[in-house]
Amino acid sequence: MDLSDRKQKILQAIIDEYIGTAEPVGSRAISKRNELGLSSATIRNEMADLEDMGYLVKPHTSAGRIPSDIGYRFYVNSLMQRYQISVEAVERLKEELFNRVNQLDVLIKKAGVMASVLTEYTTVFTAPSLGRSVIRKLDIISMSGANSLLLLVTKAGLVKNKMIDAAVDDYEAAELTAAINRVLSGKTCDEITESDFEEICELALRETDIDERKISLVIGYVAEWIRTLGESEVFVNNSRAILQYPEFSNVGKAREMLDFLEDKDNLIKIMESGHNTEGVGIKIGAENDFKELENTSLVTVDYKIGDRTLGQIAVIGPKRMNYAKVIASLDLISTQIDSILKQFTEGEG
Amino acid sequence: MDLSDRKQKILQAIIDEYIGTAEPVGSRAISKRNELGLSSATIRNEMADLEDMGYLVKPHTSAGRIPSDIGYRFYVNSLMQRYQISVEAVERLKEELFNRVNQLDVLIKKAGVMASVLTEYTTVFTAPSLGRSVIRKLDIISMSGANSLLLLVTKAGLVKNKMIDAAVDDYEAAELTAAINRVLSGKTCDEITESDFEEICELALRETDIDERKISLVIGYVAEWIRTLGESEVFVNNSRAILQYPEFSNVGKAREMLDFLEDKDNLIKIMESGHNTEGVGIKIGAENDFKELENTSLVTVDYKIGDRTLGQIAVIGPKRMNYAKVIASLDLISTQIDSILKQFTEGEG
DNA sequence: GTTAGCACTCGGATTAAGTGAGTGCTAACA
DNA sequence: TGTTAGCACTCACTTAATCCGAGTGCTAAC
Repeated sequence: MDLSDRKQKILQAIIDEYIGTAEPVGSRAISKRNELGLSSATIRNEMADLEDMGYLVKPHTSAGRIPSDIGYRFYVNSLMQRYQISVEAVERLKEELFNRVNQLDVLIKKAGVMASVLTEYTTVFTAPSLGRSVIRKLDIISMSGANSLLLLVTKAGLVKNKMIDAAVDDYEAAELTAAINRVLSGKTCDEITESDFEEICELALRETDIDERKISLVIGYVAEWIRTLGESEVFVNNSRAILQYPEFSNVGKAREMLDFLEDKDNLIKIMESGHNTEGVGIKIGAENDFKELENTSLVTVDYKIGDRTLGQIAVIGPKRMNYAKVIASLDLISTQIDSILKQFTEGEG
Repeated sequence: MDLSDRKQKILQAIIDEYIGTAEPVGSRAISKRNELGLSSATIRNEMADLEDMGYLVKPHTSAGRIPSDIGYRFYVNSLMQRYQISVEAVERLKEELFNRVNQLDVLIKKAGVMASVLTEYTTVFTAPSLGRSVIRKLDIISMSGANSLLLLVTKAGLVKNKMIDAAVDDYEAAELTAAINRVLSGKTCDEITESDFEEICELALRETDIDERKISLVIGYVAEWIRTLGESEVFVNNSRAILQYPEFSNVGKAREMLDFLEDKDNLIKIMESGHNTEGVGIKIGAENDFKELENTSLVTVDYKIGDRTLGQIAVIGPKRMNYAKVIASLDLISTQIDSILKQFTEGEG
């Protein structure tokens, strides 16, 4: 099961080569690199061994070899060199993320875009989960007219709003806002229960002279809204990147993949499946739960506030992706988000 | 220049056929339809005439004919049959648009999606222009912490928010909100000038006891924000639809097109160029200002509130698109938006 | 253990021939 | 005079045959 040092070097050379060219690599190409000082015949023998052991695969008899999923896995776990992201790229990322971004959803959206810019692959990210976000403030805002506006701000700086079909005047808005915040402020959406809303209604009924029907109408809207806010949202960036790679050079395959990426339910499942890993998670080819992804690899990272996970950012690319670069990029982005959020929330009570 | 009745019928038959099959159509195919009772030889003669007149084009000697841009133009202007959208589709659209949508941006987004669902083509739409929207209310909301939230609601139901790096307490928020609304409420963003903000500052300074520096800080943020809000935003739906059509069966072409659709500046220009038309505007092939669109057609429609244009919805598809259906769909959607917005704003003062 | 040499494999490119949809023209017909 | 049948011709596309070369596995010599 163990690989000799030489076999490892050869495997690494093959994978490095294949990642660059997307062509099956032959013994001669490796020999010519002259890093190992071995003839093609020797390499050929070693390659045959590596194939027997399952690390390499031949597309057909007279082609070179390409890495198997197991080969990639070994590469990722043991062989891969650390990738150093250029100072300029880091600077650009910092500037992009820090620059006047003080709303969490905007920050994450930018982070998702930057991930696809850095890696040149398709990225998927989930919007910050409201279920796990702590409510800072929930306002009802009176509009002159037949409706009013609900406004929710979380501690991490996420802002959501919703127009409702209920007219409230300034007094009612202020009183209801106060009642709501006395009960909900500091809770996460997941923690809020039916009885919280009952409590709000009682509070409003007892301490204000707002019409009971109006209270229950408005609080009903709030309750319904909070429920829907818990639902996950996913976004895809740069999905057309897959057209760049020879793996998808036929339109049919490409379209299948794009269709797959369009289906939010799939994406949510993917993101959930990537979630149970520490730091950067990698799924190679058939390791993915979806058949549609059997020719791609998925690299995911969580973003969190403190130790509360808010969502994930993922990169989807061909199995022969530049793992080192992708991992370094996601790592960088997640630490940046972390430090921004820390700074962003520490002023708060 | 005039086309005989028979020539028109033949041209129509050719275009109808070509729209369906995407294959050059030959004289025999038209003859076999048996609508005209003419032999293929006769049709052949007429087709030769139509080619001389510029309505048809031959890809090569021994292929059938395809319509030229001029041919399509004549078809669209004079030949095309009215398309009747199915009752179910209309119902679905109404339900989708009316159902609990009371924010303009959400409504337009849904309309854009529905346009691509109905037509099965790529759609582009501009977000409602804030520059031309009348401000209903601009609120400053106090957050417990180092920042506060700006909230803008337009008469048509567009909601925008922005976190700013300035702490205000409830008193300051209420007073500043009042001052701002006394000056800005009822104006469109385009109408607001520098002196409006000066007026707000004076007002706040004279009638409240808020610190002068804080007033100018906050109002400065508001001014800056309002300026940026004037910028156009465009969105693309279902861009992968282009992969469906044989015109883009090679990945290179498809990618070029997708890249083009990704560039928001292009899209803004496209939408602007489509704008100066009444009702539904159609640009066929080379009629478009962009070389990238020379093999596509663009159908645009404005959506407006009263007589104030807020933005556009456009369909981009192959030149052999089903014009009748696309036009009918956009027409339907724009009238629906119109009636919703009418109903939506008529309650207001 | 390493390597040179060689027969063998097989996908991809190249070429050649065949196919068929379509055209344009001509001559006959109503 | 308009319509049509007939026929030679064109040309993209398909299929088959051939060639080419990168790559392999195996063997024998170093």
